[in-house]
Amino acid sequence: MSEDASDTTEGRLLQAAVGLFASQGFAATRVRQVCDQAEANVAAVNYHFRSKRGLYDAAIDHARAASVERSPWVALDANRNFWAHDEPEVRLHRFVSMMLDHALDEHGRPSELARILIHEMLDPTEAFERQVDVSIRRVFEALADICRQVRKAAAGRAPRSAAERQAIDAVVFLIGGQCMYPALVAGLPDPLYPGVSFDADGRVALADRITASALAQLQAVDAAPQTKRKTKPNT
Amino acid sequence: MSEDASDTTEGRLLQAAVGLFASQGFAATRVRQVCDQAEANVAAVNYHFRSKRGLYDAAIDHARAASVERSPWVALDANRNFWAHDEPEVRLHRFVSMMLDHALDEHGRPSELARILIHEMLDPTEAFERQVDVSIRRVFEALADICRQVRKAAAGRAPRSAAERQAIDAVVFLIGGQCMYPALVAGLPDPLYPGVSFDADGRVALADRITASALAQLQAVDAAPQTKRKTKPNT
DNA sequence: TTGACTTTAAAACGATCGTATGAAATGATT
DNA sequence: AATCATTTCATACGATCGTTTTAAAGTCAA
Repeated sequence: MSEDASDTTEGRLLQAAVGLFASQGFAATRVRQVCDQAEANVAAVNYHFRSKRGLYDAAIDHARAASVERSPWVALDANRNFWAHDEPEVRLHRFVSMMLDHALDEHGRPSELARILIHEMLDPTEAFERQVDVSIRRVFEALADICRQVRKAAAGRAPRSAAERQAIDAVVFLIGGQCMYPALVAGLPDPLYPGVSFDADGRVALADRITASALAQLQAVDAAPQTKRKTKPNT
Repeated sequence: MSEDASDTTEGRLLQAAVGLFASQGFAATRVRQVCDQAEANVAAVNYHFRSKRGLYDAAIDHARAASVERSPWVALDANRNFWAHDEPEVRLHRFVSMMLDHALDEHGRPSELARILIHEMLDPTEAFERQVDVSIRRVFEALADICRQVRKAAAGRAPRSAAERQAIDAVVFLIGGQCMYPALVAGLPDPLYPGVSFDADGRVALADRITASALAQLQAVDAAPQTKRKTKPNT
């Protein structure tokens, strides 16, 4: 029925573990619960993964591999020139679509990887520094890179002021929030935003809006140095 | 040292419970852990709050009361005409600031209420429908109301098309994501966005940007019915 | 000081936690 | 058929879970 080796005990354990860790986090998930859902014996976890923590690490790797398989990060590191022929705005739009693809699964519900990630952000375990933190930062550095390229293409020169860096960070924050937020609200029992859908079609419209907002904010950097109030007027 | 009745056992239990439930969620938090942190006996929880779940409910109420005390929701229901003299754009900006005040605490770190809320969204307990869900929806309905007022003031008439409702929902989603996202990333050990700060000053700049993006998106509804691609081109 | 009531303390309850053990079942290779 | 490594199973270990019990300590009016 599934894509993974779900006919083996190890595969079924991984599949059940990913789902349970995603909803409940590491500490609240019980080993026996995973084994019941995987129709495996209680000792199977320690046999195949050494310990509960070993299962957790394997589950994170499994979830990330599945996520990357669905939507490969073609823009990271080595193959950064993969789409170098496109203009920066198009690159940004594709990158936003990728982030949404990693935050949501194929049914428009929060992806298991994103939910594990949120649990780790709320209450970091040992897996945070080792597996989670670095992968997050690689994504956001690549995103900031694209934003800088948009800026460089829009303005004449590559700027280096502190205000410029802050502006880039603000746009990255805008995009990151808009792409991570669906991983929270798309799982609610009844939708919080009936007009916003997270399936394949709605995701395209969402990526359009996010990209448009980001581009507008990137262009507004030098257009109006301070929009309304820059900092507090007094003390 | 603190504001609450932290000299009583009940107050210290509540204070410790709010913090621990916020980081670890209900299931992963141990009663003995709360009692240790509150310097109370293990039986104190069941004496003062009947059970662990009773402590959880009381902790949610306590966190919400503290949050409302810091930043009252002057825009909900009854006193909706509290700031009716202001133009809708200003009302929107103030509401966004309020949402940020409830997502972050006075030190610019994720508020305990918001973190409990995120835990409930990832893995709802019995407290979700009873305490969490309704309060979320009241906030977002008030926000949608303000957005509709902005639309009505910008365009000539109050519109009722389905596309209009979707556009309002999209803006509410934009604002909600930008206001909730800080509750996730402001707690990271080292900042993900060095150029974005969540203290009192940075929060004003953040509210400015969020409001500006929302207003731009609200004005773009009738300006360009479809921006780039409305839905998928084929099949 | 007495007596009634509220709050804290120590200890232990059964249940469940993650993990370990050793034997049975399974499968591939002689 | 016999051997051996791999996998699954029932079972149980010590620790810890939420909760209860029972008694001691504190509080305050009469």
